[in-house]
Amino acid sequence: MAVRDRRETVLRVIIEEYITTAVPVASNAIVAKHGLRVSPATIRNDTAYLEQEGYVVRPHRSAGSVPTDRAYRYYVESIEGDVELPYVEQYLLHRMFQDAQEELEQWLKTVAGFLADLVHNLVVITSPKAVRCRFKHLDLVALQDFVSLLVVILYEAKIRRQVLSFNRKVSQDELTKMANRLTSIYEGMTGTEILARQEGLSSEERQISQCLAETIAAEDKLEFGEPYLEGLRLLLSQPEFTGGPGMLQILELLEGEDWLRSIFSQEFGRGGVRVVIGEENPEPALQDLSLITGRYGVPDKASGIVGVIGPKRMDYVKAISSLNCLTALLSNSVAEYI
Amino acid sequence: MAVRDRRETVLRVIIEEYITTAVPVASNAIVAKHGLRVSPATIRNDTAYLEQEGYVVRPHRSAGSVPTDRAYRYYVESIEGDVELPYVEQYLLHRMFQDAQEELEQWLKTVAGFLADLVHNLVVITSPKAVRCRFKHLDLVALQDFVSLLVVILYEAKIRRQVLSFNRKVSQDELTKMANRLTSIYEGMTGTEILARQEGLSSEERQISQCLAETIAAEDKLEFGEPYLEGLRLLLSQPEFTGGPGMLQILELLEGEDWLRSIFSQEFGRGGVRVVIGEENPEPALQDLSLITGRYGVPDKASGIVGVIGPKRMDYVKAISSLNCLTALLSNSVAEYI
DNA sequence: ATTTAGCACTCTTCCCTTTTGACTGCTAAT
DNA sequence: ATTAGCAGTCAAAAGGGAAGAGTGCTAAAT
Repeated sequence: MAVRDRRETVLRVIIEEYITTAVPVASNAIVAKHGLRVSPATIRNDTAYLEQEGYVVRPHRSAGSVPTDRAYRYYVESIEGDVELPYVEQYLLHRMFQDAQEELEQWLKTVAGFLADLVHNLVVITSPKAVRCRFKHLDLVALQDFVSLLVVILYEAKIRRQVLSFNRKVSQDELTKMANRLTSIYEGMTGTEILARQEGLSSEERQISQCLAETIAAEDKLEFGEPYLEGLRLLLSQPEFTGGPGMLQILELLEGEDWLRSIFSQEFGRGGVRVVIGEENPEPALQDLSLITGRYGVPDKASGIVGVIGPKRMDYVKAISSLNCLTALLSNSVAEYI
Repeated sequence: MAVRDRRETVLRVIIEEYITTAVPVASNAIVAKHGLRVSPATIRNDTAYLEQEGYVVRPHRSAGSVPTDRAYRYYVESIEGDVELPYVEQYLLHRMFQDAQEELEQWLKTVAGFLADLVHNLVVITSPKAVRCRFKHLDLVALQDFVSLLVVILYEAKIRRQVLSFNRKVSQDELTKMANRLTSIYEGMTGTEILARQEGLSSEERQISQCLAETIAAEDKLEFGEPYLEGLRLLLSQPEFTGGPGMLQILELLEGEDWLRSIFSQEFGRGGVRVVIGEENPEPALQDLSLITGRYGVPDKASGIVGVIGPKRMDYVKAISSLNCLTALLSNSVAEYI
């Protein structure tokens, strides 16, 4: 075997071994593990080279090798493309999609929990969000004399509600009439289209359509759908978190204002899965972690995000392959819905 | 001062000192802190007595005192009744309630976060839930030829949605008519009342009202509203959690199936605030913690729960007084809404 | 009957040293 | 290019005071 090849093998073994054990990998462990027909001394020469090239570091002068960000990056690039989820797990995921999808929220939570157990890490899924919301239906319900509830139904069965105060007492009858009228006028329109189509409306109707447009605009402005988070316990029970301050950093991030943005700040590539390793991430609290994100949905229509958050030492193969499989399945579901 | 009185004072000082420092309390610290005109030796006699009575334990033979569950229980009983939140904080809370309450969910989250920061612990608030939901309004929106979305609006502006499949193609016009008809028939009714009032309905209408009743029944069956959880980072950054397995226990509990029930399993007393200390709690994962819960709302109408979860060593005075204040304010809000 | 001073005793914590075992780095031979 | 062998390095574990904090007990004082 050529030296170059063996060195790559050694690096791969180091990475995979470290991923499963979380312990610096010794040269004889490498020989024992992969059954290479060379002596540990040879491996040591190789790891020395790998260290020089920045693929591994060691905690101290006489310790085994631990992979650097660069090594993980190399590893991820090398596996990308030819990763497939084991059949059993593919099957389970498919099964999951055949089962009732009654309540989207509950369903996404379940999926997130399942994935979290699969990859043994924290999983975030955001509900699908339309790029440009279109109005489908509205409804007005009298709450008190001057106050009523505006219920807006958007395509994809998304519901928003808003309380409206009128200047005069408006009966439920009147409200129903206005709701029907406005629904028939605006059905299928976007927020801006609604604003552009105001002629011939009564003062109250104008107020309603104003509020409607605002609601839709607010919805459009959101970058993400509702996030569902599962598997925090799995992430935080990883050995790298016991004792250190890293855990609190994560908790603080997760309870912070818009953590979704700081996590998913990176642009997405093609349709595929993105991997952000350690310090590649601009967010300091995440620089000891890796992030694997995929987008599902129909491009330029509606989409959501699925992300796995784990230590840099994570099972990239499993995470990437599950995400590939899951985003495909979710995309199908969304496509059907639209 | 009588001996009995002094011993109570000593116990109180031990508890309060331990609450703030999390360190076993030494006899001379007690003298220094409270300025009692006796020597440490006297205090030692007192703590020996308290230990015998089961109010304090010590980590080892020559360590200071730490309060037992029993001590905390005594302490809580002794303060109950005459705790008032400092004016500044009362003011802040009141302010919070004057500010816009646009979106209930967002609002409760904010309140929970505020309270969490106040008591430096984990806070759970559940949204108010009616004991017996009453129907207010429904709406039907065509999704596909045979499929439509049933939107149910309950009193308290609560919205539920459900997908319905008919046996034939139903137009939006028809749907609207049915929605109006059913709304006018059922407005104000409970689930069982709706089921009892089926005569004169078309087959589709019966199907809808069936589904409506189920939705309401499902809502009635829920024990709690939607939970909002804030301050996990505050709880887990308490010194008792660094390193130990306690943290993971909590995370597991919180990600478990129906943790709300296991937390709030205890019956509530009068309208007041309940305190469950350590092993008083049947749930093993919570036996190192204390739980302070209050119910807000209008009895037999609609109510929700506010809970503070912290180490046994927590600021009971602040927690109880904030909860008293908060539940009163929330109850007012709910009363207005009904 | 309480309270107190004094002192011996206990136990943790901190720091230092030693030992052990796991690995590597290097060198010289293959 | 590879390997055996061995010296060197380092972390983690184990041991051993020494210091410090704090109590328990006893005998005397109030």
